[in-house]
Amino acid sequence: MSIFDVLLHLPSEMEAVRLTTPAVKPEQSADKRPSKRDPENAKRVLIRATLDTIAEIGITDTTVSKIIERAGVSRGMIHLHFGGKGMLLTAAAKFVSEEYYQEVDRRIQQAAKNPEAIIMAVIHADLSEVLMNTRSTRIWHAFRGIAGSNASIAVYSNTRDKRLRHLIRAAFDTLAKEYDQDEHATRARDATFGLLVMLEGMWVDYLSHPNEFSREVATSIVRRFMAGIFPRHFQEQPASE
Amino acid sequence: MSIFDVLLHLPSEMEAVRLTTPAVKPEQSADKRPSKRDPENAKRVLIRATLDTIAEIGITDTTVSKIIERAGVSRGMIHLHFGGKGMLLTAAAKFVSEEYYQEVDRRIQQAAKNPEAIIMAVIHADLSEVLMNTRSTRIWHAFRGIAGSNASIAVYSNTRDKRLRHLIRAAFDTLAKEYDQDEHATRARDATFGLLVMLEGMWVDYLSHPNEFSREVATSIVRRFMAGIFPRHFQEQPASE
DNA sequence: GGGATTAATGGACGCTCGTCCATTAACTAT
DNA sequence: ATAGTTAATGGACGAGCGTCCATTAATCCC
Repeated sequence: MSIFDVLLHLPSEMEAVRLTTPAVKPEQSADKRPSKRDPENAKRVLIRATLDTIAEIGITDTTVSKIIERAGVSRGMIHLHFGGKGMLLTAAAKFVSEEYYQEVDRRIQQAAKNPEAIIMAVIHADLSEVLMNTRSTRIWHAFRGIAGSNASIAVYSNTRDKRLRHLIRAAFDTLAKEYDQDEHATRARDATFGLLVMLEGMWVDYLSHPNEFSREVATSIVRRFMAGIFPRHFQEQPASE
Repeated sequence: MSIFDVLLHLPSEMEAVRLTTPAVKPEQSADKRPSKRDPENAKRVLIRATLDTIAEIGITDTTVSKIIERAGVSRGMIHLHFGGKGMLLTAAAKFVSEEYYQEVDRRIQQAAKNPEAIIMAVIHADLSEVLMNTRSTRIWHAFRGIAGSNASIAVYSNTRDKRLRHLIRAAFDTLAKEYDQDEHATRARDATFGLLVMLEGMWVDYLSHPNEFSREVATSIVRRFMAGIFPRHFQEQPASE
């Protein structure tokens, strides 16, 4: 990325591709534990190594050996702390699921109770670098893929969907009341389904072409879709930022 | 599915889940070959067995042993005809890619040259049972997943996207000329991106909840999105059908 | 400080992976 | 018929898989 790109404020999709996490220190914060034995930290390290490995080489090639090598722990740790590879994967799926709607919740709370602001908060969260990046799109894609033959992972992949759906639906329901009563239910339902599907599609698109993806364009298209259903809301932002 | 469902003509999303293909006879059609040695047929059988296995147990558990067992051929066949497991997977990815836009092309040709009809043909094709079903959504999802670390498979996953994009873009460009000239490019670009993303999202949604998915609702939402961008086209269909 | 408890190690285990090739079977051409 | 060619077989191979546990190390409690 040249200095010109910075000055011109280009789409700037040349974010460095991070597949690994920056390696946080043990930091047992509250109660001091500068110990060599720290089961909680060991679990975190293993989950992170698992996710990094999936993002980097794909779930098919993610083996116990690769995980422990990256985590820098011994072979027995997975069996000791999780009971086996399968349960480690499940724990990792749970982790990313919680991580996801933790960030969404955080953004929503800043949106007060205004339904339109809530919807936009969800969209901005979902399309943000924090949630939608090479690492996490690959991880989510992988987990969704094995969810079909792994019930315990399906739980976490579905939980995210369901929570998001209810959240959005509630906001659209409130909004729909300000419009034609006849179409009330249909309007809210269509908006919910359409928005969710669009966001899901955005993730797939990002996964396939991360360098060509523009968060600004994505946001404006989603907004345009919603403006079609709720003409008195979600109008295009002025050109500035 | 009860007799009432038939009579009432319900959404009928209770299609039997077919993960395997119905096993077509060798049928060397043109030139008679009722032979025990038939390399072309052997390849087809192996590709089909590969895809069926991926759809049924996931790509992670798709091994050479599982494939040859399903195909009913001997261990050496994969190496003999494809050179290895990796190249068999690539051939399978190519196969589904061609199968996809073969069906899309077929539908488009019935749409004459009317751009609106072309768009609707693509949508109907993409959302049809022929293309969007449990088997193929799982297969596409799997291939997209490994495309990140397998360049030769990425080719076929990207080819579909690119072809579809150009097809849709051309139709929308034509349509956009009938509207405000200033917004011409933006309108066509937004419609293209939005439609593609929606269709991709629909596949993910179908993959995750095949039994709750309604093709009718999906179609109407996509139409609604497009009507928002092209107000003089894509208006809601009358309630019939 | 010493015994009990719990975390962590790392190698051995049986098993399955994908590859490869000597062998056999089927078909073709002479 | 026979020799030559090509398709198909199936077992052997080494590598790598995930699991498990006897052993060692760290920490806690009295």
